[in-house]
Amino acid sequence: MDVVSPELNSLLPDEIMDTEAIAMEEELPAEHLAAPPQSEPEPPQVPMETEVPEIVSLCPATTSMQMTSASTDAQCSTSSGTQLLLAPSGLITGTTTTSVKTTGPVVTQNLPKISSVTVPANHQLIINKVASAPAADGKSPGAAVLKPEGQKLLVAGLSKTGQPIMLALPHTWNKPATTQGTGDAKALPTQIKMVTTVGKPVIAVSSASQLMGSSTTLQAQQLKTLQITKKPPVSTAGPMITKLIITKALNNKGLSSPASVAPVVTGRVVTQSTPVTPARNLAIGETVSTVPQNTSGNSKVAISPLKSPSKYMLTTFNADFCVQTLKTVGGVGTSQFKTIIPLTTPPNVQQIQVPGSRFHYVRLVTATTGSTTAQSGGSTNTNPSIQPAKPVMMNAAVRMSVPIIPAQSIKQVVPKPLTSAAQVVTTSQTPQRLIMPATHLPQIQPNLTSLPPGTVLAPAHGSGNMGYAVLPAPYVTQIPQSAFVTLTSSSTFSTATPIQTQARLSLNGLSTSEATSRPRKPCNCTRSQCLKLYCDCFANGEFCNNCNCVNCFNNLDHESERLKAIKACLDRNPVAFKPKIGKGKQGESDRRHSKGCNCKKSGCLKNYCECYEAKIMCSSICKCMGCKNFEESPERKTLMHLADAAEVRVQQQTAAKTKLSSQISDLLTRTTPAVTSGGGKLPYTFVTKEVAEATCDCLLEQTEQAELTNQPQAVAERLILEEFGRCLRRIISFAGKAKTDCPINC
DNA sequence: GAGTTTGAAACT
DNA sequence: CAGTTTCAAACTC
Repeated sequence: MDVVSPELNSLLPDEIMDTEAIAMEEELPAEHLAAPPQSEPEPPQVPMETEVPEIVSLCPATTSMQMTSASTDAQCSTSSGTQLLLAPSGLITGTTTTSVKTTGPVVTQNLPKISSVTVPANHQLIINKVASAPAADGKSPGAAVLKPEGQKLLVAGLSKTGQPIMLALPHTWNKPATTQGTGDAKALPTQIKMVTTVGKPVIAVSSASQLMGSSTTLQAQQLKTLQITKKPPVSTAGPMITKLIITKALNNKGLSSPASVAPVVTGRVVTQSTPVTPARNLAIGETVSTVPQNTSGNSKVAISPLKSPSKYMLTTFNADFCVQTLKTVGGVGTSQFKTIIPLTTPPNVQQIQVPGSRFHYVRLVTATTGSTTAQSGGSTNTNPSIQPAKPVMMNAAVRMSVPIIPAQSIKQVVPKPLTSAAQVVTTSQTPQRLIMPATHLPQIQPNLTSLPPGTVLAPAHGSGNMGYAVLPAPYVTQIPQSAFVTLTSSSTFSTATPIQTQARLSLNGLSTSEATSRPRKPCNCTRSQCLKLYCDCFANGEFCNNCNCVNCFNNLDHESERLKAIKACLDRNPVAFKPKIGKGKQGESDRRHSKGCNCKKSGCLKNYCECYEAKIMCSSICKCMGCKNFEESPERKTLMHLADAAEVRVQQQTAAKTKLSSQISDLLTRTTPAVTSGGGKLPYTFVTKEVAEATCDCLLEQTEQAELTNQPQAVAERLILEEFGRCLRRIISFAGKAKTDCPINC
């Protein structure tokens, strides 16, 4: 039942990068990432990669027959029985949709195709759209329905537990701004939602004036629903709602309690109060749980509403750029989040950080010209102090996917539990990546997908539209506040202090101080100015912080140099900033070095070897000599055993220290009153060196006597212990006597 | 902590 | 692309 409806097909992003599948990423031409949707050709089909097969069906909005008819256009990979269905809401919810009929016939011919949908084991979901010439020209029926309006459907990916996260954009998302700004009746309230599953936060995006966060919980079957509600122009006869529901039946993997059944709750469909309102709001709904929780293993998406504890809203204004966020998870389940922010619209720029799922796409594709004001009308927003979110300018012309997050950066971004009232759009354990306007960053644009983790394309101060700064996520806070509008849940946040807000909350829930203070191995670069890949900080897309480097340029003060260095690195190696440890092919180890090592002397059993350092075995792509880093290597096994033993010892020592410290602390606590009240020395204070030596002498003497009398070992041990007991009693007795004789100052 | 070794990155 | 140099981390003493 692989069906792709024209509507849904046009909703789909042209490409969704799989950051862990390096090979596949490399196959995606960079220019497609930046090309405007309207003019660019359809992206080439990306080879399917199925590691955790799932079935994805994109179904037309009306009938099941349509789904069937379109099935040939969709190519879905499946192997694990997991299904992702894009189906009309009417099929699921019973809602009758008419938009398809009114906009044009739903046909399967000349429609954009979903070339492949891949949901590999790393929980990344890939949906590729095949180019369709007829659809591209916008003349075909199918294209006419969707393409002109630029409706987008973003498949953000899967959360750690496998829940797909979807973000859909309204048909009119990338409409010319003129219609928006002028209050064109065609402005359609559209609700876009990102939906996760059981207990997971759901991101809902809506263009309606009132936005509602939605949270979806799924049962053991884990239905995943993406619901897109579209309303036709009010001018037309009657409201017309088209709902697209993407349901996904997932295995229960990752669910500790399959029995727990939660109803699927989609975000409230909000109708636009004013048909002609120019405002276009993108709201990311309140999540069920805004705090990614590592302990539970459940990734969660927490998008906090800007100035509203219950809502997360983006208001699209003069669409001029596209914000797309993608979150992926590295080997350790981390990802990064990048944001591209236009320079010319500081007040209209918002940075989105999405925590939770394995990877996220938050793609705001719209091109509207009319300035609008955000309207947050959520029912939960009862705080009068809450102000509307700042507008976000989006441009459908930007079609980029930025792979996210190398595992290395995980260390800096760790989710921090947040209260439901303080929902923050953050990445879970991931740095940030950003997306910039496709046409405004020619130097870097082709390599967007290779930007270092945590890179943020931010407006360069004092420059025009062309200015962008590539910043590591942790340093977003360095950007002047005017450049950002941070999406936070705190109603107390004012738009005037976005940076502070981000400083407190953006780093996966960690405050800046927490994030920056997080232990990270400092570099010691002396000659590279930390602008070459020799520098681990630079290679990881991070600014140097608390490093020991000399003449460091890897900071915001030298952003221009840093940008040049990044570009130089990318010129040399387009994937220079991608994680070196990626997923291997099927049948191979889950993790392997993307390039392989080249060791000659270390036998690949020292940390010189990148494979060994990453705790993975060398693979066939390695060019090492005398490699001993393979499965059956006795040397490797020995090393592993030694390492394990050492680790055990360390753990034991740590535990012993902890226990001892606890005991000492407890003892002091219990004995302190005696000291303070009695003023005398505690018994153990009498165990001086002399006393200890005397005790040892006594024990040795006892040992010698036992040996002389040929006592069995057990008896000897008992005698020694008894002697030790006598010694202790004498010490205690003496201590007590001393306290009695000299209760004060003894 | 200083010096050496190592292999990736950078350069030619 | 191969060889060489540079670089910083890993390692040794």
